[in-house]
Amino acid sequence: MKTAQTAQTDAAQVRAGVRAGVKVRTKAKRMPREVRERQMLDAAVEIFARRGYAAASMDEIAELAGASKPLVYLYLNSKEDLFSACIRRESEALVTAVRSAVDPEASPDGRLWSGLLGFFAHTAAHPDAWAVLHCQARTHGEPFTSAVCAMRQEIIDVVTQLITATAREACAAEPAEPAEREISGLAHALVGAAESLAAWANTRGDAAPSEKETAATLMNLVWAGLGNLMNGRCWSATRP
Amino acid sequence: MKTAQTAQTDAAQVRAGVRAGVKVRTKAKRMPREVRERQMLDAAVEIFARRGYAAASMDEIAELAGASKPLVYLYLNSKEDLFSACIRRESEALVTAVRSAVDPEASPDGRLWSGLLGFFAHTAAHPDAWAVLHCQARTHGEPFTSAVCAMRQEIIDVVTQLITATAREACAAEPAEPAEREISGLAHALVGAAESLAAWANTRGDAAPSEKETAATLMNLVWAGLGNLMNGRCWSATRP
Amino acid sequence: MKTAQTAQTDAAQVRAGVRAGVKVRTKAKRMPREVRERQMLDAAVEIFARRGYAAASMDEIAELAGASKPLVYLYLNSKEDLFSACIRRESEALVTAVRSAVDPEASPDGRLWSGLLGFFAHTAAHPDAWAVLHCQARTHGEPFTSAVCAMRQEIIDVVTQLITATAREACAAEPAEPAEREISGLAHALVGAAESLAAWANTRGDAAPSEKETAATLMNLVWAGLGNLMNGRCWSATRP
Amino acid sequence: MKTAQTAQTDAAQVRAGVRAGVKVRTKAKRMPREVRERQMLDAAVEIFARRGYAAASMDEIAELAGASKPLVYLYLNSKEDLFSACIRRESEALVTAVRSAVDPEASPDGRLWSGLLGFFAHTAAHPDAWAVLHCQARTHGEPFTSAVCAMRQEIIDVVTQLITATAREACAAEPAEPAEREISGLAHALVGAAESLAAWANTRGDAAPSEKETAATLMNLVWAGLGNLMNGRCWSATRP
DNA sequence: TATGAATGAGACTTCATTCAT
DNA sequence: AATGAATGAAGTCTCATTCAT
Repeated sequence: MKTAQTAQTDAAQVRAGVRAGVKVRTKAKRMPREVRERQMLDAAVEIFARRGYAAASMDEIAELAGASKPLVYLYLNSKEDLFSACIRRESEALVTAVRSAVDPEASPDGRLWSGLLGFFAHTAAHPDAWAVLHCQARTHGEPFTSAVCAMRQEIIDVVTQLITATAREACAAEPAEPAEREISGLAHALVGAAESLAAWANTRGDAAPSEKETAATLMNLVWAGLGNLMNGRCWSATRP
Repeated sequence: MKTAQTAQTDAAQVRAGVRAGVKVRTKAKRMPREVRERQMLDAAVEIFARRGYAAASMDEIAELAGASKPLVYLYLNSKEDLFSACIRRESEALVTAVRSAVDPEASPDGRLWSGLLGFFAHTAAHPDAWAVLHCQARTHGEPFTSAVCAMRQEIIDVVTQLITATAREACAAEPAEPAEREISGLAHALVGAAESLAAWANTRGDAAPSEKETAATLMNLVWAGLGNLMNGRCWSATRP
Repeated sequence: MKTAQTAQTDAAQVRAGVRAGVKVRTKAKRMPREVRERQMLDAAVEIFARRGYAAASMDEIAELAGASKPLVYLYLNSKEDLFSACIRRESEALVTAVRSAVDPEASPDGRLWSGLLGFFAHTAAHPDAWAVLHCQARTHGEPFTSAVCAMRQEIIDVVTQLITATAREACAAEPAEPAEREISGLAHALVGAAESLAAWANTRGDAAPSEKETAATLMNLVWAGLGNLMNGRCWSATRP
Repeated sequence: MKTAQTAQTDAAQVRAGVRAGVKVRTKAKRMPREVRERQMLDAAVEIFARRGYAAASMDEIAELAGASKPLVYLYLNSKEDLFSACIRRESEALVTAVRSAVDPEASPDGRLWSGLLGFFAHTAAHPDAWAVLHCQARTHGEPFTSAVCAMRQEIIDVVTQLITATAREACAAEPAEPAEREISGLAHALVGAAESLAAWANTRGDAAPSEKETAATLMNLVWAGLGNLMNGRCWSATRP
């Protein structure tokens, strides 16, 4: 990643130079394909996030990547393929981030907490990537939707495990373990809430809450409910 | 809404006729501006939802509205203005629906419950409208962001009020009212959780939970947490 | 046809003006679709003939038609469709020309002669059309090849009838009528020879033979052979 | 030709290997220029025939030749030059084939017969080459027309000689030798008839006539006419 | 001898938008 | 109130061609 960052910086300098009209001789020509491709994906994620899939132009992406349009097509085939490649790369990065954030030594709620923290940290650190995954990829046709769904399912699986573990420990005495279906619903709700929160946090450029604050908000919202559920206590519409 | 529905139906008939090659004399020329405009907005919402703002074409919208393109421009000025008009109309409809769904006689959590039910009912009944408000409107640049933000905020406000009221009543004694920012976050989390749940419920064709069951799952998950929050009891990362 | 010719002339004047840099106000705007479409087809045939299908550019066609490119696409959809439309129009014109050139009152060879004359006259009068049908349309993929084949088959049918009639009359006494297969082969050979001759005549811009000369060449080549065949006299490879 | 065939086969193997994903070490680097060039021409002829000049891509040609694009340019300069080289090579091959097919001991019509057989055999054996010479080469602008005309002329010349010889001997007494122009026309007509016949024969999968039968049909059709022409006997439009 | 990296130019196509009736 | 005719601008994508190694 370091290399990519560096390269990106170079490209940015180059661009700035070009924009200013200075004929930069530093145009960083002839770099290995791997590096160029990374730059292109970086640029694409940024532009897709800023403009949306349809409004993003390959011209702009190429310029931001510091390469010519034909090169982008040579390496990435088409706008659709480029978008897919972005989704693939960013999905994997996100899933990896969440997985490796969970502290397996911690208590049940500690594990949930650390997972959430990882999720919010990653989305906060890569807001463009998150915008692409959350807002763009789901809106546009099949090749993309399914790619995102797969990633989402992976995350839901992780969360499901966390919740189940929590439940099992919370009431080890009398395991009023809820039906699998209910747990699945809870996981979906939790992930949806987290996604929405992450998007919300990202759009508050001025006073964005830290990832800890965001994670805490979510824990506060759901932790008690999860605990109750595991003990068989439910809210009922007719209760009051 | 009834009127809109009727108009929409008319338009559909017209379209069907046109597609079938039947030279419909019913192409309903010379209808009052008010009606035509409604048809146009109906069509626009549908197309914007289906294709996204950038990919939606004025041609398709005009055809779906059963009018000629110059007429669309005469009445609605530009694609941007058309989009704004869609957002305005649908935002108001949603806010109205939620407001009138809340039973003012009910207990605090009963009010939240009824408000959520109203929200889910409306968004489920008008998925295109919700798609435009939720997915499209927030993605696109300045002209819209501003046009939308006010309205989106209003929607969040309704939910926020429900939450706040719940809180205030729950601990009338010492109202440890959380910061507005936190409440806004909670509202977003709630909406995200609800959406995710709804989508999940829809994919379980065999044993899809009823709308009420889904809402109950959500209440179970968050109600206790909301109560705690209002009483100043928080989950803490360092607890265990 | 007269109208088309006139329109074409107008367009040519306009073009000349444009090319010369004179801002022609006569740009003949806003003419009925039918007329514009004809102009476009005229232009397309000319350009396709001059450059070949692949090398022809829609820009050039549009300019020659005196219209903007979007209009060409509005009326004719795509390069492929435009090409198909050219083929359809020119095929029909050619078949009609040949059919109506045959003098039904004439003697057998007179009928063949008049048909050939009609063919060569038409191809000489519309060299671009013939170039498109003969050279371009057959070289490029399916949609076109079959369209041309159908036309060719029609012409072959006409020729087959002519030959058959010739045969029947030539040896009414002892009808050594050749097998249907042989007649079919002869018709194909005759049509192929005519096509090749027409193309050859068209490319000799300087000293192109008249259609009568061309037709006579072909008659001279095949008439005696046809007569012999009808009387059962064959050339044999082993004869000498 | 044998060598070319071999080279072509090699290239095909290489390609197959590459396509199958097998990292062929046989990719035969560092082969003598002569061989490489032959492979390139083979590939070019194939692609030009399949796609047409304009639609053929240097990329595809290079890949099919098993070489890199810069190498193609190094050896053959440009697309135009490559095309010219193809034409040159294939023209010479065809002329040679026809020349050496003529049996100089045979009678006049026997020589025509053997020449035609040779021509048909070669064009049938090298359909791509013939397609390039016949369909592509004559359609495209100046650089080629000139490069081709000489060679095409040479081919026509061979046929012309056969016809002329036939004529001269047939009526050695009073050689009413027709104008050169007429002979050229006859040659074109012959070739056209032959092509059409060949195509027709190929489509009759069930009962396709043999190559000799086809040639005989053609001889039957034209031999008598040729004889007459050489003796000054013409068909006349006003005869009947 | 051979090639991976790179691009300027230009192709087809679509779109938001306007004019004249 | 309504529309058929028309277009400038911009988008995606491909291609022949060249550097630098």
